[in-house]
Amino acid sequence: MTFGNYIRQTRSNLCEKDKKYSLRQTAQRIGVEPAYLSKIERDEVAPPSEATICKLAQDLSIDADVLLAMAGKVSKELQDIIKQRPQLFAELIRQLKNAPDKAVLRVVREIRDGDW
Amino acid sequence: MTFGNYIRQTRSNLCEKDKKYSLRQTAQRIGVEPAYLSKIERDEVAPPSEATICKLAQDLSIDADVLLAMAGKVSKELQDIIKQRPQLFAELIRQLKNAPDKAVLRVVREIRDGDW
DNA sequence: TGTCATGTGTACTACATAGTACACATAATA
DNA sequence: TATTATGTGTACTATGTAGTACACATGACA
Repeated sequence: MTFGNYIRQTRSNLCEKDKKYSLRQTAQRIGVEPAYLSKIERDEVAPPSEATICKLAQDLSIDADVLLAMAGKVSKELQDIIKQRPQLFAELIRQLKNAPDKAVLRVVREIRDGDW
Repeated sequence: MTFGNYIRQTRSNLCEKDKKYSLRQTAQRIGVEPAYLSKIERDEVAPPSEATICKLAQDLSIDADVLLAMAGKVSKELQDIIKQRPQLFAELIRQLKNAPDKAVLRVVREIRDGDW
């Protein structure tokens, strides 16, 4: 599933229940030209900027991290956290590269619930 | 310490022992014009591309992740790993944002040594 | 003392990013 | 049926990125 396809599908599903999710009205809310959103949804152009993706995610109730990933991006926010301690996070992420989801999830929980 | 300052300092230290670390020769090895490297070292321009930073890191024996961080970047490689599982990694990184180094290190070791 | 290497100033450039502006055909609706 | 809203085609643009090309002054050194 491409970025554009996913947006179009999500938006037009919402549009069936509520006309405010028409392409034009959605474009207006997120602050871009309708023609541009149209091109985005048909993958005629590359995905938009991080800021625009986040507005889109919020408007369509999509997880911003996931939508950014579909666009081939990682949020500046996460990048900033990594840059604070590049060696540590780089090693951690590489270690977890091939770990199963279960393992990563276990680490997340440990940290959340643990006595750090 | 800025990116440029750090490069200049590292390079000129090396240059004292070995003239092959002159600005011109270094520039040639990493594949850029001397004038450009000069501007980089004096922070007259923004840090170069990821590819050029990595060549610099290798040539000057600097940790690439650290050098990239000084340039305000996170490697595409790490970003790609995150994009594979955006929700999981986003949560993990945010959880660890305010954790002390010791805690992150403990997690790294646990994963490295553990039975994942 | 002539040559060679060094670092730097100035001017220019190719390509990518992230869009806008406007016209147009079609579909819905009052 | 006149109006309004909708999605899209075409053309254009501003800004940023990542450099190159060449000339020039200075210092080393053989």
